[in-house]
Amino acid sequence: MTIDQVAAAVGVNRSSVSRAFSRPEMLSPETVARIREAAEKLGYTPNHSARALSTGRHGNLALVVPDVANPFFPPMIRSVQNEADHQDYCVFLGNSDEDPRQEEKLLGRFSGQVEGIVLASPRLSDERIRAFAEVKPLVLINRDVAGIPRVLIDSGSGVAEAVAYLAQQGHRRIAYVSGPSSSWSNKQRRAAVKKTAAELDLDVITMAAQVPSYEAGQRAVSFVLEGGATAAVAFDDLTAQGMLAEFRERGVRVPRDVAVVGCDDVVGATTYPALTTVSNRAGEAGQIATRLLLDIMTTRAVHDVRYVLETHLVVRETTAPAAANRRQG
Amino acid sequence: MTIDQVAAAVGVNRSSVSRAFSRPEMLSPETVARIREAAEKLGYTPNHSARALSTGRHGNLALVVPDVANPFFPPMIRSVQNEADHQDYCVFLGNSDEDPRQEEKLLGRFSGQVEGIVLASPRLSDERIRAFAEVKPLVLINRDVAGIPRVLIDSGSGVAEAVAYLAQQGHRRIAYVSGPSSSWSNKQRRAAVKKTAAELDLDVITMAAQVPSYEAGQRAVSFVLEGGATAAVAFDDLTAQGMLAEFRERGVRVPRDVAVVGCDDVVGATTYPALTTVSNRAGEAGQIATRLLLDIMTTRAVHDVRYVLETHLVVRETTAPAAANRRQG
DNA sequence: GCTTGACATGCAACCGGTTGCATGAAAACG
DNA sequence: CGTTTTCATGCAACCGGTTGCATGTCAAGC
Repeated sequence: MTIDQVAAAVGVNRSSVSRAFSRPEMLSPETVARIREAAEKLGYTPNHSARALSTGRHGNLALVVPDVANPFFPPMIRSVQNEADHQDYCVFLGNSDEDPRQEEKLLGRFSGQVEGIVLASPRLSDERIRAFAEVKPLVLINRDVAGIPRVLIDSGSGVAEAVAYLAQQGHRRIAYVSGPSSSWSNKQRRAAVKKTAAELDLDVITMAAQVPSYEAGQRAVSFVLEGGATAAVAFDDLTAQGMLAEFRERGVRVPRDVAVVGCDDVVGATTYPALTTVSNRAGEAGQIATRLLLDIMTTRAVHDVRYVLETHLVVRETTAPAAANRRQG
Repeated sequence: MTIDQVAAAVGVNRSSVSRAFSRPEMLSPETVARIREAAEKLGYTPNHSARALSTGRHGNLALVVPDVANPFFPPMIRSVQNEADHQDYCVFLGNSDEDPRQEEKLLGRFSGQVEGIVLASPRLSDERIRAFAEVKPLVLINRDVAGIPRVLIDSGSGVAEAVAYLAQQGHRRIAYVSGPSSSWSNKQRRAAVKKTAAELDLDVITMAAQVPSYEAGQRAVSFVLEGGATAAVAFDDLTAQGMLAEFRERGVRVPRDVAVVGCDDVVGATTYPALTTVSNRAGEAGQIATRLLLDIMTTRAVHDVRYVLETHLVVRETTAPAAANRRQG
């Protein structure tokens, strides 16, 4: 069902049918009604490709993430979708599998049929990112490239709060259980732990970098106990969850014997005890990035935005005063 | 950079440039090389819309799910993407928010620019689904509509195993905490509970349908306790997790006082106590559905496929013999 | 040596919309 | 009542590819 068939049915020119949908104010209300009615009856839908071809507008966005299945991203995906939906945009989702080449491939495939791109935690080099940003409006999440609009989640601020909170509760020696050494977030978090601890005159022991997982958390427990720490800050919630399980396994009570803090707040209050952690704000980041993108797309003006989302400590039940520990000794 | 500019640069007709990419065997190898070289140098990329307009092929698929953030779906999304990627397709992702109208809207938006659709756990009516399936190749996941290719995760088999296991452990009265009434999975699970219970001569109480969530699980606890059930089967893991928390809150011990079984195995062994649940196979379902779709798209033949993936009970620590309950009475 | 065929390339229509400009009729103006 | 303005609609070019058919060339076949 094409525009010409509708035009023929109504007895008007194709341009009138086109305008009945895209510029109804140009036509008499009566004609608009007649055309729309006929279109409705005939089941006419404007052809997306034809429209995109002549207008250059596709009505699509692309979102590329390293790993859909990582619980950090789904809330972000959701809010990007939601925001795009409000403006009638469709969203392509790409999963780069943490691989820069796959990321490049996806961006190439998408760029021909989208107005803008949200690129989350990219693995690509700065140069390549810049190259894509020159061709299409592009907003970064969790990557700091000067000149390209970016939304950064500063987990350091929340981790610093966590350390300060632990200090205030009387903990003098805390452990940081690292994530992957190549991770920007890990660097950020570890630095925040060390800096805050130094300021507050606390001892810090740091466990070697590892791929974050439930099992990694379990393995970290020995390190914490043997290191004599009374509190542990884990790279992420999954690691913290593994630690919780292993502490329980060994009869070490949390938070009475040892305090545990996670990071990213992806498990909510669903652990037992409910995990004290650092908020993630991934959903907000997605929302802000998308709004930024839509704004750039409409105004065509690229401002050098660097939007930083601070994170905060979310106190639940895996932290308690260190004083309690002394009872056991 | 258009095809004409490349043609002019090389001194050939636009059709030769077109063929250099889509039908190189029609041209002399030398011409193909010359054209490709020039195109490369000029940075020419075929215009996606123009190609789609004249060929009717977009190279896109759509995947619509009720809730991206529901941990059941990310593995499925991931495998659909992966499978699509192998055949150079881009994937639109839609989030229906469990709302049939939103689902309809998304399908309408997508259908103009995709070759096929994977529709997971749709909330739409059979008629609407059929209507869309008539227009575009469409494969369903977790919805059983005759005549439309579908991949079904038979959680019924696993749930039946669960009920049999509970019966074997001495439970005589069990509760089923429902999911959304429009959900095919919910119907299936509830039916499996009722059927197996009837066969084994158990009592069943069923809690009214609801949107599955942690909070819904918390609210379900009163129903279970007041209903006098000694075991509960929840619609999904998230609901079960909420129940676990609320039971703990009320001083009801799991599994000693009451047994809890989840469904979908999305939280693994990370709850406390580790949740007994039913395996999900969502990733496999996504992969199979996408292969089926791609197959239909290429062969243009719609076979009435009904692919069933059986599930199984995964016993962990939230189930125990009912005999333990008597001690408290 | 002339015909036939194979093969490489060009021509032009087509996909289905959008849009600047032209046209014609009715309304407003003097 | 004639002229100008306004407004609704039509015309035709254009977006950038694809593709059936026509054309021209050169080699093989008789």
